[in-house]
Amino acid sequence: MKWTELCDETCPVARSLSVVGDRWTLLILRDAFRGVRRFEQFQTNLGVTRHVLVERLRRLEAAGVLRREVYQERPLRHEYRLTERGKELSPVLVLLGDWGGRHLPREDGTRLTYAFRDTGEAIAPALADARTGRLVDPRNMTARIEPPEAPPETLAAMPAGDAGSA
Amino acid sequence: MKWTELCDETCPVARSLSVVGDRWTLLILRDAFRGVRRFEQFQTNLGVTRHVLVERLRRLEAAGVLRREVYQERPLRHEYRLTERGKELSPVLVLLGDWGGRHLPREDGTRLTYAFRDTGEAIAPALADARTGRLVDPRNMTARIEPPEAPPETLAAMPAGDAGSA
DNA sequence: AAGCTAGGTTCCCTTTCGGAACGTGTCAAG
DNA sequence: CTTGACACGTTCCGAAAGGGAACCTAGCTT
Repeated sequence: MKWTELCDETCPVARSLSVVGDRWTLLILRDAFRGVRRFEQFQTNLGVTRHVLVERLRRLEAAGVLRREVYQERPLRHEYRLTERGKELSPVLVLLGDWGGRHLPREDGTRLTYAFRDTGEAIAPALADARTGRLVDPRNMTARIEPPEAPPETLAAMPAGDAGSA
Repeated sequence: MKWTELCDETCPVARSLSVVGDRWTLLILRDAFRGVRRFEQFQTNLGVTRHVLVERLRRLEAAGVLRREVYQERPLRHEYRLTERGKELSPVLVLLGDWGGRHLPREDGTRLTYAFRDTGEAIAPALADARTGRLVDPRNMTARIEPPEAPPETLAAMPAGDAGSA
């Protein structure tokens, strides 16, 4: 299987990985969430080679995850900003970081913690259902493939909630 | 920066990616969550080449994400099972799949949905705090690097560590 | 002019990957 | 007793991707 064929896969995980599933892309996004926007800064922070960085930024732009925006006219310069679609990847990075923090500790013991900005309360990241707020135990979860936007009576009794518009 | 140096990074996202941050590893884990355990089945499902698959399985085993277990003695055979540590990656894959499902739809319109096993209620995956169950809006979240978790006495007795600057 | 900055390009060489064949230990069939 | 099948690798080769470093472009500064 060629890597580029993943975008046609039935599994949405595979399709996601066709965009973010390489060595550098998620690190680029991590930096983007930290506020990095400029080419040079990505390059310096990550230590990725320049042509790889160009290629990844182009791919993320093509996927609608980043947007290229002019920030200076006279020598024409662009910066890369997260789109809404890109920002929605934030929870993935948070959970990934949390996992790494718990299972791959640093030698020196420093660790990254998350907290609510408003209350300062520490966050223990977990998966939940957006509508009910109920926490999701993976063992109590099923996944299944559904046909195109058919109104399946099995689940259609739900109120039309805003599914993840952020 | 060499890829293998990532495991020393301050950022736990980078450390996680030193384990799962390549093209095939997350797909292997996705299959593992679906119940795949045998080499041949991973290989057939994914279409990954055999030596790459061997290398990834070894890495995941070394990282404590998969465990190699004998399932047959006479021609000695092993299978690969998720450890607890591995199972804790499940939320990452769920969120990643959800993102892909929402933003990278298939041509034919089929989509993957999640539901609670007990109630059958659909799940809209989101990030929440495990302790309070409160949903986390990424904009209302801060991250910061903390010194080693240590009893206050020990902490006071130690020379002030630096909080790595990335 | 020379140098600086920011964002790429180009070149070369090494590593990794994809594809396919081969190896190993055991059983079952012919 | 040979052949084939099965499951899990291993080996080999050519192609692709990646790392490292120099170079290019456009405008501004000294």
